Amino acid sequence: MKLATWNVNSLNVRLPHVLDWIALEKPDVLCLQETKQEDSKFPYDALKEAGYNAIHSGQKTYNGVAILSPHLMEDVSTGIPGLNDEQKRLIAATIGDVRIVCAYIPNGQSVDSDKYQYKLGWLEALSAYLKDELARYPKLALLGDYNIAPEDRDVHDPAAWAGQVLVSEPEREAFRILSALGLHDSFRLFEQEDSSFSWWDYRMAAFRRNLGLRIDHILVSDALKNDCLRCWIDKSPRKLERPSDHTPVVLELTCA
DNA sequence: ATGGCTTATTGTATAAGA
Repeated sequence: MKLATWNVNSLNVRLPHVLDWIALEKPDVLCLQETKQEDSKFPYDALKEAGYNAIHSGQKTYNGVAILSPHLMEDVSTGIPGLNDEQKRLIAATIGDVRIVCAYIPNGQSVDSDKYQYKLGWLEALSAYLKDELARYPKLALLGDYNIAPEDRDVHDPAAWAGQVLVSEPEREAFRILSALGLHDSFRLFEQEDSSFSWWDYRMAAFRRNLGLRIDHILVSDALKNDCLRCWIDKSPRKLERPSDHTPVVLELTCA
């Protein structure tokens, strides 16, 4: 089983990249973030022609999450139960016996912003929700754009980023609380190259200079941990014309 | 040198991303 996550920064713009990528990689599950379109504009037909079913929770201009799979998706839910949130940031479905949760965690803008408080509250609600989900679905994967670089090795210049949004201690603590639920950062289950990142700023020739952050993650529950075979960041879509600023993270598992 | 780019919007500048 191959799972992937990709913040596409507008599916309207990036649909050709997504279609090419699924044709090449044939993932069993692809979670998308920042589709930035209403459900009525979502390209269900083009994906169906490519052999993929899709579920989407979107809105105009901002946010929007989707799960693509050639397999049957059951028990679809959107949003975090009990969290009053206008923003379309979470969608979940069961594929086989695996619960797939696709999340676009808020960016937070800056640590002195109201959006930062919203981010921390959202992460708290996410943890509470996942604690319940894990009790119901032992095999669970949380894929998405976390907007958190968990450790200094996930940051190109830790000194320059120290204390800033995406790396601040309360955000990293929220990430550790997710880990404490028994959700493992699958990328770190394996040996990886130094300076492995999933996002690079559009400015400053950041991709060419590898000035990036690792903020897109695939966390897996205890019951899936031993099934993990390989996890990697696929930088190839970041090299295309008009790329997303994020690139896919991919996890291969033994389970069907 | 605190910007640089990209996206969407009833836009010709602004907001947001990270």
